[in-house]
This record gives sequence, structure tokens and C-alpha cells, in this order.
Amino acid sequence: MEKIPIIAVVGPTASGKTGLAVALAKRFDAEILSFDSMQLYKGMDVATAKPTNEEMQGIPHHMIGCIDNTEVFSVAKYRDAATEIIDDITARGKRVVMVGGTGLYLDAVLDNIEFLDDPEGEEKRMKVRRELEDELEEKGREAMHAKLAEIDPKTAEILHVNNTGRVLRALEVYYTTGHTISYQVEHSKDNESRYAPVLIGLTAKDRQVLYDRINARVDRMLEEGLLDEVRAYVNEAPGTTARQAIGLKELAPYVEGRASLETCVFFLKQETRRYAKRQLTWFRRNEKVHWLFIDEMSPDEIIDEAERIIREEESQWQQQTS
RNA sequence: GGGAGAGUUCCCGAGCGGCCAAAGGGGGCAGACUGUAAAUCUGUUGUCUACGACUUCAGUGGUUCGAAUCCACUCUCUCCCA
Repeated sequence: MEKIPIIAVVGPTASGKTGLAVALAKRFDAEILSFDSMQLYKGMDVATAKPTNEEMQGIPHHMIGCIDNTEVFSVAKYRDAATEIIDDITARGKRVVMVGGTGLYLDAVLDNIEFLDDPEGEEKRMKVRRELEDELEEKGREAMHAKLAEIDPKTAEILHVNNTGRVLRALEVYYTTGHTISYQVEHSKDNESRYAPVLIGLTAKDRQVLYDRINARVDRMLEEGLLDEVRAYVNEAPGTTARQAIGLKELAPYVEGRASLETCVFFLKQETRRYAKRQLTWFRRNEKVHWLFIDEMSPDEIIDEAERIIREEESQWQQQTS
């Protein structure tokens, strides 16, 4: 089967992904599919740095601001929705530029990861999870990890005892589907990817340059009404996922009168920097990424270079398949 | 002017004669990651010619076999009385 070509722009927050993605979409006659676990919710437009209408420049954007923030979204749901969108865009004869910062979401789509489903559905899953949480409370993390080691030694080896969230999830997968996570991983690898992706990574060679941009962007967000947004969002009682958005957590203490603005902004910047670092760790291990450095090239040069890389790699793809 | 107290590694902070290059936390750096992923978790963090050596606990001098820990003076800061 013919693979679907995908352009993906990856990188840490504040590296300029949005601008590059839009420019590439124009050059390749594409629509944009975001893979951002926070931009996909309604609200928190400033905090999550959603592209403005002006920034979108008329290019259709998908998976942005489309999910109610009380809903608990997940990678699996994202994968399904994104796959459908890609098919739709492709069917209309357009190309797809994916852009975002949630590495797992991107991989779930590109690697065609299959998340095994419990035949009995969501309700049972939640019940199993609650039972596992109780058991953790009762017996402790070592016991849970030991339990996983019996069921799925491979996954147990990867997961540290302290990472109770993941250990519990691994157990949950087994109890609800009858299969282990390592089985799921193996199974996913059997699925050949439907896509021919070219990955462009954006970052700064000098870490400080990136951090300065992050700090400056937070200040800009404040000017653009971040605080009002946080006030509104706190009252909306977002779901467990949307609630994790950076900006909300850090500014809530100020909005609720428990801390000074200065302190909260300091931590907001710090948390954003730390997040950017984790994103880099994720994307750096993917050797398919072609890195471009924002402190070495002008935005225009980056666009040209990205286009060049994409065309070059895609012509190689074609030679291989024909 | 009188009195009380404090100065520890990037920051906060424990230590109060040897087991101290110095707990713990934060931050930094590096890493992991298959259904909360803007989350969760791990490692590392004085210097070096690196199973050993060297320089650190405000400064100087001293006591001691041995000091971040005890003494003296100096500097800085906080608080209380005036």
C-alpha cells in the first residue's frame, strides 16, 4: 500500500514550531494537524500558546481547541482522531503537516501504536484502576512492582518501583485486556506504519537562547491576559488532564491569593523551562529528526532549509519504493 | 550606645570535635517513557593527572593527634532594648 507522506515539526516549547509549520503548509499545500495534549482543549488559549487566527494565515488547523476541558482525553483517543483527520485531509488531495510538542502523541500516530481495548469497556477499566490504587495504598509500591514482575517481567524491568503510575497502568492493561503491555508493544511493532514521515526538529544550539525565549514568552502571555484566563479556568473545574496545563497550576496560587504574582511567575517560567528540557530529551532520541537551530539561522533560512530536507528525503523515499 | 542571634557547597537548609566533600529539598545537567504525557519517574551535581590527591563550611589567628563543629578578634546580616 502507498504510504501517506507526513511532514512533522517537532521541538521544545517556544522554539518557533507554529510559524515554521504554517510556512511549510503553504509551500506543500497542506493542512495542519496539531499533536499537542493541551492545545486540543477548549480554553486556555494564551497559556497553551495556541496559534492565533493571524498566525494560522488561513491554513486549516486540526485538533486545536476541539475537546471540552472537562473531558479526560488520552493518547489512544488522540491517535484515533488524528488518524481519521489524516485520512480525510489526504482524501481531499491535500498534504498533512503535523506540529506539536507531545512526543508520545506523535509516535502513537506515526508508529501506528495500538492500544488494546478492554472488551467490557471504560467502566470496568476505571473499576480495575480504583482497585489497584487501593491495593497500592494497602501493600505498598514494592508489592505492586513485584506483582507486575510476575505478570510482565519485561515491563517491570523497564519501570522503576517508584513510578507507581506506570506500574499500575501496566497491571491495569493486563487485568482488563488479558494481555501484557510488552505484548502490546510487540503487537504494535508488527503493524507497519501507514506513513512516510519527514521530521524537522527546531531548537537552539545554546540552551540559554531557548530559555530566554521561554521567559520572554511568559511575560508576553501575562500581557495578553493569561491571568484572566486562569481565573476563568479555575472556576470551570477542568478534567484531570486539562488541569495539568502549565500556567494553570503555577498561577492558581496567586489567583487564589495564596502567593505573590512575582513568585508564581518565577515558578511558571521555571516549569516551562523544565518542560522544554523533557521535550528535548524525548525528541533527541529519535534519530530520524533533522535538527535546525534557531540561533544559527534566520526564520526564512530555516523554512528554506526545512523545505529542502523534506524534498530531498521524499525523493529518496520514492526511489526506494519504485 | 546596650543586648540576643546568625553567616555551610548554585539556592534553601541539616550538621555542632574524628564515621564530612558535608543529610534533605530546590535548581542545573543527563536519561527513561505504549491510554493523566504541559504528566510520571530515574541518575548525577567542589576540583583534579580521579580505587588516590587537592581546595571548601564569612575572614584572620589559635586550641587539638584531628575542627564546618571549640576559643579570640574582625567583617556582614537579623532581631530586641535605647
